[in-house]
Amino acid sequence: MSVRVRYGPSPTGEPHVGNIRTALFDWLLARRFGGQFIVRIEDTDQSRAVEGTEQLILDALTWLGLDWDEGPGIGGPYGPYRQSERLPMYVEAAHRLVDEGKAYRCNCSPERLAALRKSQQQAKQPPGYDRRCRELRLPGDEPHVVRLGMPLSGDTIVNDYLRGDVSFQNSLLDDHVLLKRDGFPTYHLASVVDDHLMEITHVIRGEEWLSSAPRHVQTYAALGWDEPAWVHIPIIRGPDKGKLSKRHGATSIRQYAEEGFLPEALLNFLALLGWSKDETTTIMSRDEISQSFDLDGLGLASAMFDIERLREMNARYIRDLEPGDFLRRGRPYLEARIGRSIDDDALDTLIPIAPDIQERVKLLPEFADYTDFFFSEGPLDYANAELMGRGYKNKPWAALESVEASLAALREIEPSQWTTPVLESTLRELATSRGEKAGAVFTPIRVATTGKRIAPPLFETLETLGQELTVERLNAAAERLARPDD
RNA sequence: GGCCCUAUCGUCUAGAGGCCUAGGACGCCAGCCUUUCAAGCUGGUAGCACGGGUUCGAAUCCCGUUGGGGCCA
Repeated sequence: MSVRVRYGPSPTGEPHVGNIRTALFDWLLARRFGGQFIVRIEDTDQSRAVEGTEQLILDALTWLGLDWDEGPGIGGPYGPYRQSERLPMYVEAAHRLVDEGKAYRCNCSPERLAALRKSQQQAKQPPGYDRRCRELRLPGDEPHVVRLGMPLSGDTIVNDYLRGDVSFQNSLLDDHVLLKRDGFPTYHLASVVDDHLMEITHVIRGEEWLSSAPRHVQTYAALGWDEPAWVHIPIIRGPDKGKLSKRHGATSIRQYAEEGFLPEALLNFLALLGWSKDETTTIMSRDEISQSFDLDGLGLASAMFDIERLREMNARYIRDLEPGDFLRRGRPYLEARIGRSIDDDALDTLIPIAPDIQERVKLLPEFADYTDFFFSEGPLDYANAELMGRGYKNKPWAALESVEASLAALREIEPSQWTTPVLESTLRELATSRGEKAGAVFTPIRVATTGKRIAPPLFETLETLGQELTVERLNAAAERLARPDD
């Protein structure tokens, strides 16, 4: 039997990392065993639906490279893939159960239910519907909900793929609603009907569903259908150990994209939250993961979302990028910084220095910090104190002398010799002959040419910048140092 | 509160009775390298929650306790 797994997001908000990690495991299982990954939009709760979020969810999947075989946009043989378009199937299932006496109509008012709950609370009784309508056989012409008639005694066994048999006492489970007053199904009914009709083989979902799993098992039994394999994966926790949620800050996939995380890094990180390949491997491409993924490698304890680890992994992925690829991913941030667009040719002048920048960038937006000075026009913005650095601290005259000496030496370099090795030997010899530390001489040059103390390696930077701009900026720096009032 | 799940370094984890004096990664600390910042290299820090069993032998199996989490309100 081939594997068929589904991801069933509700379009009620931004796609959440915990949620998308479930989608990832679905996708991985499907890819590993040559099965199908299905996306099914679970939009039966009209009141919670948020316009446009379905697209955000699909965008998040696409961004991470999780392609689906059946679902929105592409259809498939088991459609439709939006629950709001499958209403008749749920109604039919519910009616069949009513006809067979396995479910019943209930017209208890919300007020009565609320009062019931209150009295149960006061009496310290377990809350739940008291089955008042169970034997009433109410006709279908009055407003009503449909409830499943759960067994009154015994246990329901949920055979969880990871945990084995988990048993629940039936006496503690009430008759849950299958079909709501408005004719829409609850999650309990819709997911069961759809999973059956779509021939889903493995239901992978968060552990928070484990406690309602016996209801689903009973619903399958009532309908006379075979159960899928239940795979309840541990939830992801936030820094305070609780279930990861919005209040922990960034949980939306889109937010991570905007902050400059690479999709391949986030995917790698997420896969390792609850799963591991072996004793030592931590960096794996999407293909490597999908080729070795296995449900048996899943852990049972919930994992904390450690943003520091993600950052580190992101930095690692950035370093390993092809230079041209790196530049293109960083380009939007640079363009935003300098306020104009940069074409491919201009961008590619940075290819030689790109690896030096990759080593320093942890998050894509930082790309702008290491490159803006290559493209900025007009004077750079820095203080004279920075120009002097530690070597010439409070000694503008000494800094000026040094800059002028550097300027003279750099001017003499033949344009064809304007290369990193020549620049390095020239400036090092200059420092030696002046009897100064290399760092003292280099700092003013760095600040003068880049406008900052923290920049890519100096000689590579100068080579990329070119002789003309370098000389121009050093001249500007010399002028500033000569001004006594600053 | 009831039910359910779970428990190895601060974090993510390897470990399916002897290979464990518990391995890796991130973090942290120290050193090296060094033109800033990084990266890199070397070394170090730190853990089987506790108590009972089972067994010749337990991180690994069983029971309990405690801790953490989820669900229902």
